[in-house]
Amino acid sequence: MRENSHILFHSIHQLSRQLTRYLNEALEPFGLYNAQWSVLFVLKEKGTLTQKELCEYLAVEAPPMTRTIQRLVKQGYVEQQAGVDKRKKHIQLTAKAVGEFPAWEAAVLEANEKVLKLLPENSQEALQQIISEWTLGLKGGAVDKRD
Amino acid sequence: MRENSHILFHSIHQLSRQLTRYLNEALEPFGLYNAQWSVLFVLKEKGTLTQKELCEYLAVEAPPMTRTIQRLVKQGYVEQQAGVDKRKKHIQLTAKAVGEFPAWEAAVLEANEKVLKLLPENSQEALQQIISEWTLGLKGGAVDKRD
DNA sequence: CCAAAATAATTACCCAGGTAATTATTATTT
DNA sequence: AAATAATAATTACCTGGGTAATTATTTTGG
Repeated sequence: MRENSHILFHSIHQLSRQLTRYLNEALEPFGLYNAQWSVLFVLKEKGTLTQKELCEYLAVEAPPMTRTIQRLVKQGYVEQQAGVDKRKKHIQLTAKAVGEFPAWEAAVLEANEKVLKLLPENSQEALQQIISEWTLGLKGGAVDKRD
Repeated sequence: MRENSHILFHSIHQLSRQLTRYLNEALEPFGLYNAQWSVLFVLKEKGTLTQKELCEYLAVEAPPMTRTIQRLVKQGYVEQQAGVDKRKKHIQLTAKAVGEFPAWEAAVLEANEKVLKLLPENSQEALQQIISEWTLGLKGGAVDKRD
């Protein structure tokens, strides 16, 4: 009965791709990408985190996180320190990254503003709320895979 | 002033990934993937299309579309016919694909239903409308890259 | 009519995310 | 204490999307 679900899901997918594109454009001058920015942003807020914690926070699997972190290490924006538990690697921003962070953030916020201008403020709030609730339900495992 | 834009955009990205994962799960028994399904679905509705038209309809660049179509050809679900204009390739479903389509669609709809259950009906409509308007604005090129 | 511009599709090469299998280390169990 | 199980991260390999450059064909302009 709900054939329009195709359309809704496809719309969400396209919107997500388009937003990613804008973000990458904004980050391009700094040699950064979408996935790297999300890690830098979390580290700025949370301080030191293990890779596992980063994965959980960003809801990304371990392998792509390893790759993203390795790129950030190569660029000198992130440091890895072995913990007492030698399996864990603690990740934190370098001084260089802390120094450049404000410029990155300004560029990202400016790009976000431009895109958000096309969306009335009350729509933004509604959208955020609907998506948060939905994602919460999905994460909570309310979708039964059997049956 | 809108620091929460980070959160909104990230939420959309995660939601999109999660929905893609559910769709891929539903298609897995048929050896199909997300991107393939979107092409099959459009072809079922529209009949024969050129690759260019498929790209425009799905808002995907040409190279990934080439790849997706080549996989569908290999699986015997799609045929390519050179047109009068030899640059263009006309794509259509094979009889095999038409035959199996109902099973695919049933599986996808069932999966969609499960996910949509977590979202009240009025939220679905609101979501669809907000996203459609927004995407339209983005596509319309209202985002100025200069300045 | 022929050279130049435009177009459709492809190739090559990026980034991003996923699963399965592997490795090194730590925790548990017996 | 030694064997087994669990955990964090990595490696290998897949799909999916993007840009830049290339190829083949068709249109356009001089």
